Amino acid sequence: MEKDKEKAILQAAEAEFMQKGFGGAKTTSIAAKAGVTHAMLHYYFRTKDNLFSKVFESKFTILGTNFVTAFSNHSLCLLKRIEVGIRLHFDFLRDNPDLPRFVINELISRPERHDLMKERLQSMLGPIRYSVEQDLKNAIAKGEIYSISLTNLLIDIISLNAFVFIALPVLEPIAMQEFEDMDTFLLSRKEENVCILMNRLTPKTK
Amino acid sequence: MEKDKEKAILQAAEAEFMQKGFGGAKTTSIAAKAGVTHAMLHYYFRTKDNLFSKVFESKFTILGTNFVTAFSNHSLCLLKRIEVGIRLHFDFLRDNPDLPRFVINELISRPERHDLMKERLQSMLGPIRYSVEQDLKNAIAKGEIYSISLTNLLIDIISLNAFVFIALPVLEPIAMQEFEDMDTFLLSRKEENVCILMNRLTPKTK
DNA sequence: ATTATCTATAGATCTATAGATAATGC
DNA sequence: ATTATCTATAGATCTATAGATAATGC
Repeated sequence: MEKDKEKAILQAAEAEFMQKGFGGAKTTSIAAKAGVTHAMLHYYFRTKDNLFSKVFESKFTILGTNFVTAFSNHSLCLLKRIEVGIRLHFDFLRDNPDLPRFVINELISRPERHDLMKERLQSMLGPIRYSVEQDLKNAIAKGEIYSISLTNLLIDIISLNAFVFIALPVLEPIAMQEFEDMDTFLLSRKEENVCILMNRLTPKTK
Repeated sequence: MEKDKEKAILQAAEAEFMQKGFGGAKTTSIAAKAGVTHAMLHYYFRTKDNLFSKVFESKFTILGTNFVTAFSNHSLCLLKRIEVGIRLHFDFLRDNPDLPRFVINELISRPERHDLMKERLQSMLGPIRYSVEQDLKNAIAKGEIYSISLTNLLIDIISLNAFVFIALPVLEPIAMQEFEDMDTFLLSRKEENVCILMNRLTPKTK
């Protein structure tokens, strides 16, 4: 009758896998959370691994495509594009705070997926990589941007934006000594990340 | 006869827990890796949880104290102390690349430990926090350092230094498009982290 | 006497499937 | 006829302990 049991299972699986990872998640618990018999889960998805794959691929793609689109506002100059991109990316992570930890952890604990994800990543980053690389080189040549490699620029951004959310529970006691609540802390982090990168990229001899 | 079976178990547990986390690690597999009967593990440590605690507390302390000492070279001015600290901290993480991921993940997946770790963290950071905070305020007042809160400064450093190692397998395909091997890539990251923070802290109007 | 070690197994948990029954679409 | 759903259970795995035996320190 209800074809949306499949969807219920998938949503429950999403929550359970994101929270506990592949190993920590239990199909029994997912079924219970979805309000269906345990056997139903296997009827629709055959194996735990299969169900996990569905969830993981989806999350991986969401994370990747959001990153690419955040920095794809081509009406702006590179520096401004980076500034806007950092803010968009940060806001996205604020709304999906355990996405990066989930993707990184599961990718690491399941090396058999490495090659597949490497391909996916290439096909997401590849198309924009060349054009951004050109823009970056031009801006550096013109003296608008201080010398930096594209790889290091990307990792600077991802490190600063993602780490806060990966380690949020650990950082909380440190942050709460200085900030009133999480919201103001995160707002401050966003501005800090913009600030630190703009200072990195804007040459002092200006 | 051999009292060092206890040590063998602990070392095997360390490797297994670091690699797979609490849930993924199996006491049977730890015992096998240590070359002892499975029953021996319980004889010495009673429970898996107990064994895990020993490993975790040790790792958490190592990570924390190294961070504090890296930035405690009091013969230097604050700016130079930060520069040296970033390098020391980065090198330490290079030698212990899965320490931060382990600590963060296990801390998050075991909330019952939160309060205890919060205390530990306070007692490690507490003593130096006040004096650094004063140094920072003074340097800012003198115009030697551009305005920044201590919390944001700490998180900038930790984000940039730790994230690379947390996500190393994921970053590899991105990095290898531009760098010859991991060693040169990591060397470049260390310099980038020093560079980006020095630029953040050194005012332009100088 | 106490401490260390081994074998064997209880008890819990979890994935997956078999096999029966109910619902649905032609 | 095919698809969806349920109950029951097989089979694998894992933690923990019981109980017997060997080694060690007085």
